[in-house]
Amino acid sequence: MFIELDLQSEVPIYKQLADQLIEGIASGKLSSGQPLPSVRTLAADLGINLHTVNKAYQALKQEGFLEIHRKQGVIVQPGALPTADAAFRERLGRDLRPLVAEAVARGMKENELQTLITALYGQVRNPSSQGGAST
Amino acid sequence: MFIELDLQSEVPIYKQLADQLIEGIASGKLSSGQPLPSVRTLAADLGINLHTVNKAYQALKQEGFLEIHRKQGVIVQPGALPTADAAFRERLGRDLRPLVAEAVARGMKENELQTLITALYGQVRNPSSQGGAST
DNA sequence: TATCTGTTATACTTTATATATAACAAGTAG
DNA sequence: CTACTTGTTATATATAAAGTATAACAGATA
Repeated sequence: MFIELDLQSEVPIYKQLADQLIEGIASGKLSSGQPLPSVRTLAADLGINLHTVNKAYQALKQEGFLEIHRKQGVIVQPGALPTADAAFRERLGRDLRPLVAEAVARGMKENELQTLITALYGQVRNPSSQGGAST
Repeated sequence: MFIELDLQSEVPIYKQLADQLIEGIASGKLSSGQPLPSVRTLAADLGINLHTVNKAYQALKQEGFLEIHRKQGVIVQPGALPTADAAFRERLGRDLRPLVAEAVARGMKENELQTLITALYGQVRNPSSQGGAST
């Protein structure tokens, strides 16, 4: 897998994992219906506990990004992905707010923020344009 | 004060407090050099422990948003506020990334995100335009 | 000399995070 | 049917973060 964990980070492991899986879906590296490693396999692969993997899987299942079946294991949502509904936008706003506030307090202009968002949006959609040419 | 805490929130109290103080600075509700309540006063006011208030104050002092003197207590940075330097932008990018990623995964268009950022930017700078007319 | 300030120290509780084992139930492949 | 792998559940433990409760200290001030 393409997962890279920083065990020294203040960000919980299960959240790092969930974040990178979502980013995989956003970028297309993980396609609809694609099977993911079993909790035991991925745990061994990453050198962490299977419960930590399971916690990330469960969170993404709860959000609708994953489906979990008995023997087939875990697969990326084969149907319609979760949408940016009102509930999500509310949560997104709550999460973004303190970040925007500090940026404002530090004198960042609105267009600087927009530029950063644009850059991140691009990085997430096309991870290949990370350090190489934009081919 | 204008602080409102949600004790049931999953967001730590000290972070809610720090966030709202920063937002106060960003909006101008807290002006340069303005004194803040003592840790004991604010703690009693909010119904929380003085150490929780102190933790928020210390974090903002560490960032450069507050100055703390012996008897005068805590005041909003009277000199130059912290800037949006490289270190901050790096941290901001790291914090924004998973939020942008999920928005992308949920099919949000880039301009929808930009619109949300614009709205938050406005709310933070002018909290009065919250539920009333844009006068 | 009191009083108020931030600060430090100690102790305790609760919750979140992460790991370690073990076992169970449901599919699937032999 | 048997064996294996799957997610799932349960129990236990360890560590850290968050929050509270008290107490005491040192500096500045009225």
